[in-house]
Amino acid sequence: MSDEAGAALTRDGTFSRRTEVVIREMILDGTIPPGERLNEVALASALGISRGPLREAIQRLAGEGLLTVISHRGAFVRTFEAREIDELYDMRCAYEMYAARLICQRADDDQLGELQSFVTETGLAMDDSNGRYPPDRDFHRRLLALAGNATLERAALDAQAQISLARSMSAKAPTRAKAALGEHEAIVAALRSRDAETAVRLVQEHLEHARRGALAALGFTDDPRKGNETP
Amino acid sequence: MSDEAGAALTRDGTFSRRTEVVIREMILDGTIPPGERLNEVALASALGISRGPLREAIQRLAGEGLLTVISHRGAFVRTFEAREIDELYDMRCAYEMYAARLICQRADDDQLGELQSFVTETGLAMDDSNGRYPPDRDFHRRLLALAGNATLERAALDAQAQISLARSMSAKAPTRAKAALGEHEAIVAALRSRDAETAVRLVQEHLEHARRGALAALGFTDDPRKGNETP
DNA sequence: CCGGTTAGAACTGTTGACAGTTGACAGCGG
DNA sequence: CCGCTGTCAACTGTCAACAGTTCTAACCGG
Repeated sequence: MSDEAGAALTRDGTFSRRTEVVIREMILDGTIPPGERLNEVALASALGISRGPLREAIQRLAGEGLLTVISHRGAFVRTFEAREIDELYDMRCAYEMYAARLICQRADDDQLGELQSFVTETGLAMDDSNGRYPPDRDFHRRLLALAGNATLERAALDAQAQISLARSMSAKAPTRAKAALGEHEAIVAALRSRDAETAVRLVQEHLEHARRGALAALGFTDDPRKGNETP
Repeated sequence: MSDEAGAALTRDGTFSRRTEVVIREMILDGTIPPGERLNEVALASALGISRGPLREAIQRLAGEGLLTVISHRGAFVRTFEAREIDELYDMRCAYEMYAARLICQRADDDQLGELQSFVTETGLAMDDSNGRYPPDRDFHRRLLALAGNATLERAALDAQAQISLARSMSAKAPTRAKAALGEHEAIVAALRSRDAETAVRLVQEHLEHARRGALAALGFTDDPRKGNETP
């Protein structure tokens, strides 16, 4: 039983880096749910390594905002308060609004055409599977890629991952599908006409809707800017 | 000689965290210049600890963008290409432009009054010391603090630190002092009149000037968006 | 029955040693 | 003189064990 999960890290590279990838996936998959502690000896032996490389991976994942490390108590899959989720949506706004500006300046028409195609295709697919809209995440990923700034892209994807983790604290399905799709189309239209100010405004509004949806789905009913909830 | 630098970490907390703070300061102080490798055994013994906690600190600092870790070759104080510096200024733009929006919505008049006071005071101090304008960094720090978003603030300060490290690769003094001061005043004026769009535009222009100044001071003469330089 | 106390178990923080890789340099062949 | 190769030292990656802290729960007094 010592290589049950260990089989996942039989590739090349250092144990530490492979472990980082494996644990990140376990967190985002929900294999290790938010709030759960990572038992170092148990996890290390499950992965077939020792605690040294495991701890280094933990440090990196903590820096990414996926783990919370408390001295002498361990590493926990991160949980989020309403305030923190709100702040993460601010981050996404900052990133993607600026990305929209960059795209209007830099992206060529072909790239924007591909983005357009992606949106229309996912729209058609959505009509089939009726309801669910998982491609939302992909749309934002593609959007960020078009900005041509790798640093910005990585930071934004990190924020996206944290929000994804936060949403996994609730099982509620949001299904803002149809509305989101329409907003995506509007954003692409603004980008293609190189109307930066409109694109920025539309991105902001879109993420504002997503923010409200996420906070509602997580049971954070009201303004997270002052009080905490769930009494 | 085993506790020369070790005296710096005689406080409480874990070795790993204290080491992280010490090394961060050594990097930003210029004690360890960009490009230099951190010899683990030498640094550990200089700090009076073993390699384990040191390596954990290194992982965190790498996540902050202050170190570059290469497998089997070591951890190096990060160096920056023109492209990366350009991307970091994009990050600052994204952060501070959005911060300006938040401030217009959230900050109260007292806070903005204090920011105004800070700018006028530093302006007077600058007339004395004639030329240098170190409070630029502090202005941006205060600005970010007023946005009321701790996550955004930390991310922006990280980007600021990376830019500071990048600038330490060159000894050239920029001294955009007078112009920067004027731009700060204009930004504060826009914030106080709650004119978000103007504030955002002024922040962008201010950082665009800073970007050009930084790239020029580092000898990156032209557009970093395509070619690399220093042949 | 309940709160506080106190051993003991479990776990994290740290260490020193071992193993595998990288980089440098001397020696050799051309 | 130059390039290649093989050896060796230095260093990073990893491990297993020790030390100190936190959590658990049994125990005791009220």
